[in-house]
Amino acid sequence: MARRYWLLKSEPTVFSIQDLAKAKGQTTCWEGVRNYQARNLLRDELQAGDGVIFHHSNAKPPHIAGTAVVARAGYPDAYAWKKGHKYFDPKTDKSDPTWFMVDVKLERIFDTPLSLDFLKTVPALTNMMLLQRGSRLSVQPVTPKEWKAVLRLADKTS
DNA sequence: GCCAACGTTGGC
DNA sequence: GCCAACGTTGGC
Repeated sequence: MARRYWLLKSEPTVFSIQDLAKAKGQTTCWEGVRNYQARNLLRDELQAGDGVIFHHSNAKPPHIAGTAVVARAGYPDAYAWKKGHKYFDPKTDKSDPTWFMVDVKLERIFDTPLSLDFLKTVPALTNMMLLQRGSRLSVQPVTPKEWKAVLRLADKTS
């Protein structure tokens, strides 16, 4: 299957792309997704080798910070069973996991982050899910066209 | 800090 | 199964 592309959101105060750069093997598990739509993508769609756009949400300004690659496809999010943990979910059983995560590996930190305001001015990205009003999904599909456009912008502005 | 959007919960 | 209340996300 052709390589696919995704966008993952993270609040930089919680986990930033710089944190990813410092992580062991520049790889981390993407735990804590507790939304069914996003879960479905993590569980069923993201494959090792897929491209990831790393978005910093709740930043000033919010921006795309760089890219990563899916290092491991969906597997159960063990934090759901850690009692007292922020991501603990009493309703899910180990025999039938509700929540999934993937591993991502750093690919590139953009020299110049691409702010949302800037991205909104780019014609090729008009339909990008990230830029739609009320788009809260924390795991989003990205088209090859959008992926190329984002990389082109990153090269142009650096 | 505000609040629109939207997901989840729970009473009925 | 409806829907009001409530909680969360995340841009502004």
